[in-house]
Amino acid sequence: MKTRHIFLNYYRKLSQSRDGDLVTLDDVLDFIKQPTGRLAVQMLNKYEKVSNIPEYSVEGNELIIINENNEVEQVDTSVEKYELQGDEYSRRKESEVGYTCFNSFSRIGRRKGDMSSPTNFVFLDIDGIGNPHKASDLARTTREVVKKALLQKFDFIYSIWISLSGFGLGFIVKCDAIQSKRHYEVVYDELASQFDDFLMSYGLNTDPNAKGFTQPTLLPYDPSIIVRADASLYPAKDVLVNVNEQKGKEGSIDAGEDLDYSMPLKEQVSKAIISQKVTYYSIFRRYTEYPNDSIILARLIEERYDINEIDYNSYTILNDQKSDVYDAKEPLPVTKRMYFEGEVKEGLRNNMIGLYGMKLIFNNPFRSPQRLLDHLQYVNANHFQPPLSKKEVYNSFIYNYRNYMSGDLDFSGIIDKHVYHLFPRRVEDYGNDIDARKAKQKLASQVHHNNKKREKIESIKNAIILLEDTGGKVNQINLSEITGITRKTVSKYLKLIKEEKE
DNA sequence: GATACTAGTTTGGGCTTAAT
DNA sequence: ATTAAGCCCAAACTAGTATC
Repeated sequence: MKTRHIFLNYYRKLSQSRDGDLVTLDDVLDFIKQPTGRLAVQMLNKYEKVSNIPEYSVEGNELIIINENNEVEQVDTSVEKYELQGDEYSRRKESEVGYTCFNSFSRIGRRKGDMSSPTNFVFLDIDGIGNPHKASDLARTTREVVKKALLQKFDFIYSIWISLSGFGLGFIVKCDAIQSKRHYEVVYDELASQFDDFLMSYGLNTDPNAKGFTQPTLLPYDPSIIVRADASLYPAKDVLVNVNEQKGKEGSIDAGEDLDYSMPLKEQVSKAIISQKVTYYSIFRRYTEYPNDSIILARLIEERYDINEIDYNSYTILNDQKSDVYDAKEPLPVTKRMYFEGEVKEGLRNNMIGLYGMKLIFNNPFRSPQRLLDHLQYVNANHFQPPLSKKEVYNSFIYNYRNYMSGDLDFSGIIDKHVYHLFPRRVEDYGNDIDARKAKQKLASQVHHNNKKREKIESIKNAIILLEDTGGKVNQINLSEITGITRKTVSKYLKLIKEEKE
């Protein structure tokens, strides 16, 4: 599993696991001890790494670079037109957090609107430049220089930002005519070779791993992101002349059709920011003494922790694990899938305790390790016949926990994921019973929408608290604006919330 | 001015098959 | 093995109007 995938998973967990004792401020801060958290902190400028920096000097607006052939190159860096533009930028700036990019990766199945958005842009990535903000002046200047040089040379670059890894630049090329994955890949190759030729003089190159159409799942926080609303279109049509395309797909975009490149991106970004703000707010409003207004997770972590100080191997669990007497504690409210029934007999106990521990760790990143261990001990004491010693359970758990937190052990691939099937999956299991299939879809739809409903009610409740705390007026309009939910829906749920209170 | 109601339209998740 | 496209549904949305 790639780091960005883990990030997404954790990120979701953060917003999901907000019940009961799950998330405290300390838990959130513990978050950054984990690989995911380190990634987040990288986004917050806590890392330093410098590599592949060519020799260069700056004189006024002139940049002088000595490339690998020892040739001297001059670049004019006085480019006013790279100034930030547009309301999209201001929205991003306001958000102060990274946000997820709409994209098929984190989703299952088709989503209306997916088709037009990602295929209009090609996402590329340059790696190995150095630390985004806090690096040496050399790395920082080099990054800025590369950024400007790229913008100057390629007017079809739509946006540039500091990449997710933190050591490079990510950027978007605005294209025409791309209408399929195949198209995307062909255009990507062509663009990558152009960029690579250009980047060679800096000792840099594009990251071939970014070719996957599903890669740009996260756009990291970057206060200096550049969005060029007036970027030109890359004439992908020319590259695609001889590409055979799959035929007969209804709904695909005709090559050459005039597309609105800006709206889907803008709308999605705007939505994501709103929901994230509410989520972050509710976490801190509920679980910390931190006051109202928009406290940003990133900021808080930055203030409270220095990532470089953490020794991953010293992570200890303090409770006494030596006694074999189990002091009864409430088990965690685990999901059905994690719920333990029956007995585990000798021969399977050790495997089971290891696997179950891994699942616990993986699925509960925001619970304290102590709490997870308690639960594991509970399962051992109640379902293992005969129970393993507490010490054994502890050893197994702490080994996995430490190694996972330090990033040395990635067991995400071997544990099973949460996949629920409400009904038989295969269509032949239904035979000709169309009604049964319809019933299945109906129920799936209901389940889904009930979940959405819960989310929305939750977000309205949080918005109410926010308004109360900030002295704003609690009415449907304000609630609608904060949550991004329409007034109509706010109205509907407000009723339910009031009834619930009575 | 804020809220509620109505009817028609759009959206998005879960599931499938098709394509590569 | 992975991902796009197609279909189902109920919920969410839009816009217009009525009522408190």
